[in-house]
Amino acid sequence: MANMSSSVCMETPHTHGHAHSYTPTTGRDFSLQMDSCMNPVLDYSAQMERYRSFANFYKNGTAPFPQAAKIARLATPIFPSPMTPWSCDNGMLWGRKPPAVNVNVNVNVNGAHAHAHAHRTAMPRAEPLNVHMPSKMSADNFLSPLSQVGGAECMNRLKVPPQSSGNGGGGSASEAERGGATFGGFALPPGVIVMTTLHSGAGSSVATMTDSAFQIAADCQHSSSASCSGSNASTNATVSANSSCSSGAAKRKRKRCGVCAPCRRLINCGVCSSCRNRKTGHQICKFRKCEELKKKPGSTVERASSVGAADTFRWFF
DNA sequence: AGACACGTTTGT
DNA sequence: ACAAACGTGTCT
Repeated sequence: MANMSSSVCMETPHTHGHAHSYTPTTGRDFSLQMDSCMNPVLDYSAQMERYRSFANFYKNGTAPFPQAAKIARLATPIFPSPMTPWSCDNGMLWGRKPPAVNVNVNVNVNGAHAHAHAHRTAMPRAEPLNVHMPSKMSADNFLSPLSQVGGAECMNRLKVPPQSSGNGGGGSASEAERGGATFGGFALPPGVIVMTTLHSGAGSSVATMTDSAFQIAADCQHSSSASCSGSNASTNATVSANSSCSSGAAKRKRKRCGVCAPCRRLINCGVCSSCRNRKTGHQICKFRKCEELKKKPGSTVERASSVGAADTFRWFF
């Protein structure tokens, strides 16, 4: 798989006359990825400054990472897998580089290399960028439309209504431009791997982690935004207006979380029992069944005790 | 426990 | 009105 990834983008000698020696080590090779694949994203260095402070803040925290168990639990493949791996273009990063590498970025963006990728400078900040992960994270999924829409869609879905975001009312104007997508009042820092690999197979915990990350982010939003005041919880179907608000409307239908891997699938498999019995079964495709809805309505403990924003970010650094 | 069928809710 | 899909009861 690593070969696959790199062949597409990473190791391909640049048309402008040099070849990067790519070594498949996450983080270290990031500058190369950035340089070769996604070069300038809007005023990258400025963004990096902003997010580096984020990173430092959370990196210096001492609390243990709270979601490791959840990651492990969720890291099970949906498709057992005679699926052929997708090319790596279903991985998206909002790229964050290690500090040492940022220098390179700046040089590349502003310096000699800038011209080579000038056509990409207008890329929207939140646009999915095809950065090829050295690890095995290809999706063993047979659907890929999300490689185009998934990330953005998830981001949009997770946006908090203007009035409830911490930005001060109406501040939703151009969050993407200012620093990428937002997760309920806090900006999504670069370095967050927003994969739309619908689902990756065993060993690609990154994808699963992302799912959880989204979930956690949603949790954070949920807990930070007006608690179940009604409008917030219901306007956007994403953060399921369930459980925590369920005191009164316990019988209400729950909604798909919209961020788990099954939810991010767009197409029915057509072969599962639910698909085959659609007429009588009235059930969503098994591979699209929301992970949250699979649980018993009252069993979402981790939801109730949502982690704080700080811990959430600790995921990503 | 999973598959299935059906009633019901929800969104368009 | 209609389609999608959640909730639940029943069956295996």
